Amino acid sequence: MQYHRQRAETPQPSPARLSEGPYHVALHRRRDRSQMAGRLGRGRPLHRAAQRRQAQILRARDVPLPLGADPHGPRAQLHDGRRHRASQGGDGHNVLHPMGWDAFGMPAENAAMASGGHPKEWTYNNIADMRAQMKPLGLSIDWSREFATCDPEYYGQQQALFIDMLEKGLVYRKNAVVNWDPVDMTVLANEQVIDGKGWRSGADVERRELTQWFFKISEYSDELLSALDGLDDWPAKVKLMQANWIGRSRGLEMAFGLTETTHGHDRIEVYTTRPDTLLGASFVGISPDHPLARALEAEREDVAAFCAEARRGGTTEEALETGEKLGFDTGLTVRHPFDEGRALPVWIANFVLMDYGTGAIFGCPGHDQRDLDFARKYDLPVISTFAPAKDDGQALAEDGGPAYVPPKSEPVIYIRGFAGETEQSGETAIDAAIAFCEEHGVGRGVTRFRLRDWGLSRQRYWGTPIPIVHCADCGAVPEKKENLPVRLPDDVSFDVPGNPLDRHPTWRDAPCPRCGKAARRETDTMDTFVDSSWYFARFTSPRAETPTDMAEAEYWMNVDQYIGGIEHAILHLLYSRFFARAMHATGHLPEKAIEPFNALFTQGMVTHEIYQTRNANGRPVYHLPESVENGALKDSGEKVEIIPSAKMSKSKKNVVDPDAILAQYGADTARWFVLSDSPPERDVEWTASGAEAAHKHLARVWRIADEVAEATDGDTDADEDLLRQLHRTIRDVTLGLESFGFNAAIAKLYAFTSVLSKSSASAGTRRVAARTLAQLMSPMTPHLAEEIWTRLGGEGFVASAPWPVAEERFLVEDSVTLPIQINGKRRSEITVPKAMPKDEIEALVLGDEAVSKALGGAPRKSSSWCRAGSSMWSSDPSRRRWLLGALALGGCGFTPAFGPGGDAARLHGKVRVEAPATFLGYLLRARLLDRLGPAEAPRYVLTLETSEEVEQAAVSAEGAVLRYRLLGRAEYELRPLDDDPALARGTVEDFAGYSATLGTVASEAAERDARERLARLLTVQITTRLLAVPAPE
RNA sequence: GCCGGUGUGGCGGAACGGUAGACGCAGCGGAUUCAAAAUCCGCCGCCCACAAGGCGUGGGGGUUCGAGUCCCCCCACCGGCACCA
Repeated sequence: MQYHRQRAETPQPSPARLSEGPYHVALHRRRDRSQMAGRLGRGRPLHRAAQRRQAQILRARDVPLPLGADPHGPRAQLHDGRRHRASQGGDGHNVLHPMGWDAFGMPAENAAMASGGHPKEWTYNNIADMRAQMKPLGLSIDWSREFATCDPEYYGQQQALFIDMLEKGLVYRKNAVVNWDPVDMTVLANEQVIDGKGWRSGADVERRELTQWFFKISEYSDELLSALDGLDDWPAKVKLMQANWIGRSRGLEMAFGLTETTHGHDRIEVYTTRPDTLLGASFVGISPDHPLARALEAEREDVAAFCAEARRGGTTEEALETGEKLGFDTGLTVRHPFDEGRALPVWIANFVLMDYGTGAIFGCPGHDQRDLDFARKYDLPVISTFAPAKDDGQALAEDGGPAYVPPKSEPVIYIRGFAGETEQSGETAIDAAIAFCEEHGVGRGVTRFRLRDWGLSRQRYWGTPIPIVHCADCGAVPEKKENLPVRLPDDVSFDVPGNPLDRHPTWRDAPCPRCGKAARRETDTMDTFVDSSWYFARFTSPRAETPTDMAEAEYWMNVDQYIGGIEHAILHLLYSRFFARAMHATGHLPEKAIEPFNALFTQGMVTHEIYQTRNANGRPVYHLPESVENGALKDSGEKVEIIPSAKMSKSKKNVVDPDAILAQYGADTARWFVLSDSPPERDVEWTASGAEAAHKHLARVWRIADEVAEATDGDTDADEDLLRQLHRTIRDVTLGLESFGFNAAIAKLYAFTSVLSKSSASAGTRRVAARTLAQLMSPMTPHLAEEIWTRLGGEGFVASAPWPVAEERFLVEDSVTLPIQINGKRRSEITVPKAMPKDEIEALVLGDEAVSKALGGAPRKSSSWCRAGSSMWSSDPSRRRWLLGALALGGCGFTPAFGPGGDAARLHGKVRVEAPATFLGYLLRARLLDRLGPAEAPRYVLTLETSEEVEQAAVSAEGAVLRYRLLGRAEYELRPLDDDPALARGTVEDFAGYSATLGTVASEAAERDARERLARLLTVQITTRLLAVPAPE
């Protein structure tokens, strides 16, 4: 190891200690954000403050899959340790840092199918490997709580949970569609469907219905949505994604009556979020799995043929949205509720899914692009119900244009409205339409959620068996708890497709738990998301005989800091939030834990560039990084193609092997590099040169520390300077670590290392500095920090020493550097004593050569300068301050006409503004008041009249982007309050441009933006003119 | 297609709305060395260069005294889209 060679030059502790280290700390400390400020501000150590023993679990998600199955594992490890220490560092708290393995799932089955082994063996082998790789990383994990989700002790408790949830009514059965491979006769996961075909058989995948188990997560839709508000330490983007996913909407539930009763159906139920477009309905679409379609299918061959065709393809939303839209006219018709004469055809459509809503929709081609495409394809009528409030020259859908889908807040003109005003926004129209429909007995307004219930059944072996026995007499009966766990049989094979549990000779046989008669076990297993939805709770009492021990859960929950990839933003995190609530409802978690994760951080991944060659058939062959050198294969010398890094995957051989990293560089270097190179929420590209640089730097730090340890003299005059830099570094690094800004914090450490190496300060001061440096590095490089700490006489472990505190007296500056900006560009800078009066500074600035050059002899307006000065000088003295040159230039910049001391001070605060109640009028008034100040004692009144129009200015070459011009005009009149003759009156005009794309909905916002700009332009004109008015007195 | 995000030198990336490119890598120059490794010092956005200057944060517009940062439109890429986890 290179580490050894370099360090051998000076007497040092043994290399083994450096890489493995005695470092393990069970008791972590914590400081919280609120105390940060106090510590920095008053130089008071905060550790005393945290006396209360506070329970917390760190390290939660990314119970990594066995290595090879989940490429995120290594990164998660490298990250977590440092992160926890980084966010702790304080003192006095118990920290639980457990480790577990999310071990069920398809990768194990796939490996078994590929290699003929058994998933269990494969999984436990990988766990052993990964554990071995992880232990040297210095992560201070509590291994006594380790478990894998495929341990019967774990999944047995999960089965108990399932039974409790069933009894609480949170589990039920219903039909749902799955991807069906008709050749392999097996259910496929979405990822096994490639371009609509099965991954093994290549056969066209079909959608097929099966009876499956569901968790009633939708019962918590409202709760899961509204509780997002309380998650202050979650990223806003994750909360937004969850909110959109839950998707609360208000709409109308109604039925179209069939003109003739068919197969017992006299109506078709639909739900719509746009009941205001009801008169634009031109057809009714039902799912191929709709009961009516099913009934028709049974007796009509043409229907059956179409339904078979329509069921082709995957079940994902993406496949449905982007796939070809197919329809079949059943010949049936329904009556329009508000137009008895009109009969709408009933079509079976492949994009209507039975799982969503009622499995039926009404099509409104005028205002939905998908419906429009469908209508044009099958020559169905297109009826528009509303048109833009302002004619933009764009044809309506019924005249051959695109579907018109404005934002719901935009006012439009209803040409086929039936409730509310002619001109109104979609929002108000929807409310009016719902009210109207309810009044006339057509349906009712309901609030719905997009969130669907969670189908947990999987027709696979390697998962938690669903603890249900199907009895001919008693139906589906939960297994008795004393019979748990329902164990997976070991004697299974994967040589044929399908679920091994299904074809196991004896496993299915079980007595009915209720009546004792011979019955059959459920052969579906649980979604592995179930496993990962409650393991954090299990960590609080991993060996308990019940899912959790309430006292332990009460003690440890909640998870303070949860770390996971952004790819878990919706499903995993939402399911966990649901499970926490379900576990509370079933008595397995305290109420405080229904939001289990107090703070969430989304991290990136470690990536590596991919090395690829091509074989004789031109198919890519991938190579491991260690077999490549200088852009060519080490053994054959063949050139490799380098593909920029992508998500690590075993198949592309760009996986970074933690073993290799550790062997070559050691844990400290690996962690230092991963943290220093990019912000933690982003992916890290693993590069050998980057790791090398990290390694060199750590060696340098050691060298410096060693020199410092030996040093006996130095210049005490330089102490002050070094201490300044040190305390500045303490402040910056501490703040950086607090806010997950690791890479920036590490940059500061680099800088300080350089300062220290050049410092001529006294030996004692340098020792303190080096020791503190080590301490600041300790979250990233625990081993090295511990070595240096000990060598430089630190007491105990660096990990248990109080975190350093930046002392205010070393942070204050005597002088300050002021960049000088003229017209927004930096032209020069001066450094002045902090206490220098502004007049002197001004003189200095004006005397500056670069400044006078930039000013080019332009006359300076003293009033402007004054304003600039006063506004700047009142700001926080410790902050960098600016001289604003722009205001000083005659002819450019703006004149602060109505500011205090300005020419028009006579009007300031004395003008009442009266504007019409138009949007533009409102904006103008607000702008004018901004400039004139609120009229506390009005002496004048400014009356405005406004008008505006939109003009189409240009069309882009492709005709896709339209450019508009918003023309505005304002008439103003200023008169004294008690006097008739006007002091000033006139008209100002201007315009503001904006562009919008055809068929998109963004035009409203663009126009609003333009109107604001217009108001500003008009305001400037008006104020300029008012300025010219001679003083009335 | 829908939802969310990202876009800054050759590269990874810094920048409370205030000196764009901190820090690192690569590159270039120098010191040390018989030489090399290691180490140390310096330079390092682009254009024009003697300098002065000009241009620059995916593209187009806007707000602002001042925009990488805020607003609008567009483009590209990444994540998610309910059976990968």
